[in-house]
Amino acid sequence: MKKRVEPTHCDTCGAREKSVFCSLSPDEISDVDASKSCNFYAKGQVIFHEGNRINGIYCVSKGKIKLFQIGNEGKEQIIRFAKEGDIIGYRALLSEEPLSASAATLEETSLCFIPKSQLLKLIANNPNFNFKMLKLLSHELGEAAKVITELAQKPVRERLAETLLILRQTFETDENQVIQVKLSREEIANIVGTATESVIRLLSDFKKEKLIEVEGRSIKIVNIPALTRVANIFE
Amino acid sequence: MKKRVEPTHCDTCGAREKSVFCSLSPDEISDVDASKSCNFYAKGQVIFHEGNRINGIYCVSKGKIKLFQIGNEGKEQIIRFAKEGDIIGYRALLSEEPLSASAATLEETSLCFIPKSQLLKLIANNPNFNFKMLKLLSHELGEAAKVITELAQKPVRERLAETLLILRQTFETDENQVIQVKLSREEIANIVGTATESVIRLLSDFKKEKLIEVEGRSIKIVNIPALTRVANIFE
DNA sequence: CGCGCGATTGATTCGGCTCAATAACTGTGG
DNA sequence: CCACAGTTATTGAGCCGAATCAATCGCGCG
Repeated sequence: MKKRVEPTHCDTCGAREKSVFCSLSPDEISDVDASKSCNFYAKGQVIFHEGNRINGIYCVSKGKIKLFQIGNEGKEQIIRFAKEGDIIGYRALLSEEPLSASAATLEETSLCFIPKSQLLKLIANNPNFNFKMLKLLSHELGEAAKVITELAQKPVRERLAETLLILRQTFETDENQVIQVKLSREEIANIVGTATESVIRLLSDFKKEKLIEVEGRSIKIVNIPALTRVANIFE
Repeated sequence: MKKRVEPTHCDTCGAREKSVFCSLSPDEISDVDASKSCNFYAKGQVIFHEGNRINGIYCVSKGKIKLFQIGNEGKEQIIRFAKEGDIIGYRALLSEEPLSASAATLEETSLCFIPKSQLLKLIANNPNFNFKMLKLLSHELGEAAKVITELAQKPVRERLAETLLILRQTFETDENQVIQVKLSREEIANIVGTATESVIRLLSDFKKEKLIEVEGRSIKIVNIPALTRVANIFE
């Protein structure tokens, strides 16, 4: 399933410009290049498991990933997504704690593994990169706080509406306005924090209300302002 | 209400050894000392407001603080607490975003304000301090993820039980095992993400079940293992 | 062509919220 | 030091959002 591939070179990697690595010097780039290893993952493969230790980070060169925790009834909670240019595993690495979440691919994905020593070297020697990491972490922390408040206070209907808008923003749309990620109803439920059936019913409501169009796992938002109103977003 | 006080010197501040500043050099300490300003806050005062910009961080030299967001029905959601030795405001500062939460004192509190320039200097010049910040942020991020999963999946009874255990761990107990923080029923509800009445009913249940003892705002956990079981915690 | 998983729909249940009324408590000023 | 006003806590009743349970459907694939 997982197989080593011809390593994509960072300097030709289309994902780099969007990543925390965008401002590395040529020397640093080739240093990273030399230390990393790249692998291909099929759809649905687990990259790492919650609770384990990790000794580096993964950079997504192509593909999409979900990060999730398993609650004690065995139910999955999706915490965040990663796509081209994003890194995963840095939280556990930097906190020196076990992984707080598992990661699995949502489609065919290419990942580069960058060892801890390499990351620490960049942090220590490149203030700009270091600051990018601080910024990334603190941004994520702010996002997490927002999610906490919404989970605690908003009804499912509003949360689902917002989730759709966030998915659209995160993964963008193709020429037909279809959100570029394919999730099962259950996975959507596991983002929103609700039951699969509730997602199904509400999606069908949104459809009736002409807010979205759905075809299998393809979702298109046809009335963004109205859906935003349903989501009850002000900020 | 807020009045400038004789600045506590960092090198005699009892809170320092527990803080991210614990390993600064004497020179760095006196540098921080020179740049900071200290203030006293009465109980219930707001330190900063969600949405504003901040130009430094606050270090708690004495007292207790709640950080919270206001949801769009005007309901408060408590995101975290800060006590002696903790810093607040660093998330917004480092992400260069507006404050994601407001902060208010839970009791009489002394705070030192450390300007942004000073913090950035420490980050740039003291790798050890820098690493402490990275570690702090990534630890917080892990905690936030845990909260998300629990909010999404656990019933109120379990969340309240866990909240009590966390409060005990965070604020410790006095010689009578009473948790050292005084919160209103409403504030507890705003941590758990539930209605005030639900907290009242469940606290009274826990009392009947001999898990806790309650007297006004004083809470004592009398059976930690049993309450832990109620909280349904495994990890 | 049938198996099996994911999606859908309906019926029912229930946790937890809201609303309302009362009680206890806190601080304040006379 | 007490009475009053304004919170905060408590308790009860009723309702509703959303979960669960059950059955069926649809399809992708071997």
